[in-house]
Amino acid sequence: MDSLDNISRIERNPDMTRQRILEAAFLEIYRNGFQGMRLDEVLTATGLTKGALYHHFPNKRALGYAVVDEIILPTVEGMWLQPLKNAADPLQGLKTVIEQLPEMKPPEMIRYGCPLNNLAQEMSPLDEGFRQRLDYIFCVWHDVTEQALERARQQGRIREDIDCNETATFILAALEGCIGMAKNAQSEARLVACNRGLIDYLHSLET
Amino acid sequence: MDSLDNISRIERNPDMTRQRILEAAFLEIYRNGFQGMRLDEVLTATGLTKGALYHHFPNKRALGYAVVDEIILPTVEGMWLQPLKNAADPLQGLKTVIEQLPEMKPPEMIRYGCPLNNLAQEMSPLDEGFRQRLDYIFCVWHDVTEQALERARQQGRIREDIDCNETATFILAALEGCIGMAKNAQSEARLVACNRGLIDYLHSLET
DNA sequence: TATTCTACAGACTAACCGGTCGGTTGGCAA
DNA sequence: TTGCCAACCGACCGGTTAGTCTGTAGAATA
Repeated sequence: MDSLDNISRIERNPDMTRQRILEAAFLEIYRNGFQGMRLDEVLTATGLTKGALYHHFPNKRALGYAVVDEIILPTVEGMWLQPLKNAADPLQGLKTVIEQLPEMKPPEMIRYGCPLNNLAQEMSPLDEGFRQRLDYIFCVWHDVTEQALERARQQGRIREDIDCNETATFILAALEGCIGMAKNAQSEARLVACNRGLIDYLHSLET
Repeated sequence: MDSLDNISRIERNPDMTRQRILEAAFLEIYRNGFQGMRLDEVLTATGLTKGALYHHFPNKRALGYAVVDEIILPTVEGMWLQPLKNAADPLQGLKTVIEQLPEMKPPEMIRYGCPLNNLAQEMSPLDEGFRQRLDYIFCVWHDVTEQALERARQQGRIREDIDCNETATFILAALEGCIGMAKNAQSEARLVACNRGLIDYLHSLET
């Protein structure tokens, strides 16, 4: 029969239902914060009901955790980690990924900022479960950046005296800071200007 | 009579009542965000009632605006702007004010981050009134930093080719980013490490 | 002293929101 | 065909919360 075709059907596909809930919840969290997310909004966005949501997730917090684990983490890996890991020239890879920042999802990024950092700033002081999950993502991101810097050092592209660990931390902090400044100003020009400062900093690391 | 002594009395001093509400609201916003602030918590913290609050402020949003204008702005001016304006050596002044960051209010700063940036990140996309007020503070802060950089350049302390405007923007962004990283990690060591990166960046500006 | 207004007190309300629970439906196994 | 269970529906509930309204005490004013 057409049982395999059912993947494309909307009805009675629990995995897809769960995924739709996750994606709608992610958008709501991205726009309003976790505390500002309303489950009713998630439901109207998906066309589902309370029963469906609470069948897949025990409560609001668990839904938030799942958004971090199953939406935000893979997104960060796809947008940041994979490009950096694969780059033959890691220093150039860093610059490229930073320079491309204003171009991807421009309106959303300027208006709502970085989903990872938004959630971290909101929830880290309030909920240890969120904090650990988000900190884990930052740690992974940090380690990949640090390794890129170390490879650049081995290639003789950056100075010997650079502490790759601390530098990677600072790069992430500055990057999130730039996005935050642009978000508060609601200005893409601000993001571009701020990013130039970060690129200049990367130049100052070179030999 | 003792009419002048009434300033020290708690009862029937509307200015002091208003100020107490503002300070309690600031703390609640600082810890839970504006959306997370509960008016009842503000009232129990002050020992007042709904009548007092709604006598001084028309609604929750107006209270939030007043916190920005009358608490956060003066605090930023006292902690950042005055020290920078007065510094005979503006470059050293910048470094000093950054290095002292981990030492002031250490537990609160690590746990809850920067009140100005917290509120900006939460409310800028959601409420234009908040955004404008918070952006104004960032602009003032930026201008003072830019002027400090320009004085440093006139003194020949930093390179001629530096764009003081963009550099000031980046310094603020990086600084807020550092505080955010420390907050997410809940780690003072992270703040110190991140700040070192910022100080190193300032060194890279010198001649 | 009488009057009036400011500065509160505190009970109340309407709406919202996370979560529950009994019921229904569709698909699959026996 | 029947029985069963995961998947989902949607009405309902209880607690919470911003905001309202009536009342009152104290200070200023006349």
